[in-house]
Amino acid sequence: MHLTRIPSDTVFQALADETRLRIIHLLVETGEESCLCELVDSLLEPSYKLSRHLKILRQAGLLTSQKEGRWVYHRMLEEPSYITRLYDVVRALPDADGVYAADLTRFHERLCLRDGGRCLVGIQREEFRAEAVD
Amino acid sequence: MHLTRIPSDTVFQALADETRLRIIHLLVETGEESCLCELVDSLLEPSYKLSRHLKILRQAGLLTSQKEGRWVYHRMLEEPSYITRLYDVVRALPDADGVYAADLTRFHERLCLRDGGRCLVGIQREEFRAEAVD
DNA sequence: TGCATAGTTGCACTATAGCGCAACTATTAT
DNA sequence: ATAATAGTTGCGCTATAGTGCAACTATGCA
Repeated sequence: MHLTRIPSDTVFQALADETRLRIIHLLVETGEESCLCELVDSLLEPSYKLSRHLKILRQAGLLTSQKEGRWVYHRMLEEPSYITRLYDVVRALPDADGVYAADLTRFHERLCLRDGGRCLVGIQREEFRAEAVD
Repeated sequence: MHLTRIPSDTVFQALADETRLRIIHLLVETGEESCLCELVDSLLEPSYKLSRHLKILRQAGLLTSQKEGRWVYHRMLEEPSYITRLYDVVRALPDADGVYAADLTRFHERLCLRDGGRCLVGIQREEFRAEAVD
């Protein structure tokens, strides 16, 4: 699948960030794929930030991204086997602050806006919308 | 056991380094405990470097260290459950360069020098011994 | 054709991680 | 006591990671 060999510590490096863990937790827990704007509305983080974190996850061989018109859908990969074991760890993580739970709640709400399983709207949260030029 | 709450990303941060992965791989694969000098002779890395990495693993809640005379024995912890799942990942990691295998070979050789299951000698490799002051 | 918008990325800044050196503590043996 | 040695750590250095801002590309719609 990927031609470049990925060092083992790179994989863990990819998980060694709270925002990336939130992304992974969300996608692993739901088994869903998600476009960037849905993630923005779920994690309440700006798109440029999430976009960069998604790139890191992709380069670490954890995530695949597919463009579909204006939207890009991201989903976790299921191979090789140490990756799926990694997801077992992620699912077993404590959620002391309830951050993961809150992300999930917002994500599920956001999924209701889909039409035919596809995201047809952009970022809903005002504070993360690109402000129109007057 | 540990009173301080450890953030999830700290745990992965602890694995996000090649040297620390080598330490963990060695201890997880063998189920052994090891003192610093044995690790130096197995990983061929200077003691100050390994000592610092061991501290990071300890602070991440992955490792426990017990002093016994002049020696300090380190072993991986088995709780909480996401930790043991993490070890499943470590065991499933590819060893493309054979680094883990080479570490294991040297470790097993080094274990032969133990007496009554305890390490009674210091660093064997010349290049990592503290040079005597003439 | 032109505008709105989903998403990406260059840049500058700051914070932190890992390193080697050398000095340090603690324990044992002579 | 004193020397040797197992192990730890402060310091200074360098490299890199994460961030916000703003500019950028690309796609679809009026």
